[in-house]
Amino acid sequence: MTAENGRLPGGAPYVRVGGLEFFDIGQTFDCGQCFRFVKTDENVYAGTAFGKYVRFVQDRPDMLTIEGVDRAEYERVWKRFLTFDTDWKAVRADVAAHFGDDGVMREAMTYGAGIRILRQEPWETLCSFILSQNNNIPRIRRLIGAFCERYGEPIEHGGAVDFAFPTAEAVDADPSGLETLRAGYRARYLADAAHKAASGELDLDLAARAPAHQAEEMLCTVKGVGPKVAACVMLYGLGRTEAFPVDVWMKRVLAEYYPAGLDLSSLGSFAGLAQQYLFYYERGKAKGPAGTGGFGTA
DNA sequence: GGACAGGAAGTCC
DNA sequence: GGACTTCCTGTC
Repeated sequence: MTAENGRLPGGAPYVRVGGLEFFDIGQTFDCGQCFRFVKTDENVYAGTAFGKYVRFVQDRPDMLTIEGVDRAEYERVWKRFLTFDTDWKAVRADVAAHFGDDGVMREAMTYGAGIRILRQEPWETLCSFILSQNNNIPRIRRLIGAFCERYGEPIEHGGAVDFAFPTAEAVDADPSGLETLRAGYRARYLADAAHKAASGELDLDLAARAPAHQAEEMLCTVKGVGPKVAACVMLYGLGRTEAFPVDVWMKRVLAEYYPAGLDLSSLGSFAGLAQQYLFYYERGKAKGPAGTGGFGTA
């Protein structure tokens, strides 16, 4: 993999990464793991993470340009976020090995070949998946947007304003503001999460290093966090790729394709990626004809 | 047109 | 196992 950097016409820094395999920006940002990046154009996604507004442009299947970011910041933050520090071919081989000649997984791995499991911020992931319960993706996005606008720091970019994801402290200092979000019963869950995170009662960095069952226990001390939300936080926010969230879609998949049962504890270190392939495959079929027009299978 | 049931990356009691 | 906030969709 290669990376070069420079300046855009307007003066903003960029980093251009080449030699990518198994990366499709559309599949990665629209597979339901991440709610704050919006598609602004074909193969272009923009949004705020780590307190920074950035734009991702995949102009070629093997190439991604990250705008608004210099080389040092890429190496420190975005490389890890995008999992460009990971040998994805080897990861996929591990998943394939755990599924043997399973035809469903083979199809799902082809269908969503460009999906990467992003490494997002733990606290943001916790709040996002608390809000996701019993909810649909467009509304989840809106709720998170309203949450950021209410509590987050404004981030200016090219004359427009986005908002950083709020800190737990900011929310805990004024939890009454949560009532304005129209998040329903989930508002008090967020308040509890903010209080526990701000007070140190919940230490997400510690959870990231703890054994899986302990991490799950720690996360489940937050009201509104059960096994499914905990697994999502572990998978998307704590870098625990072995976590396998089971939601209504996954129950559907398991019943439909694995009527004899699938031992979720035997799927290896990247079970969570297998879960994401199946999830994306099933969702895609529900939405209509397969094929995203993306770069995944390139 | 507008009412209404059903459902949405679940969890609580 | 029913209730839960809010919102959106499909149906009549």
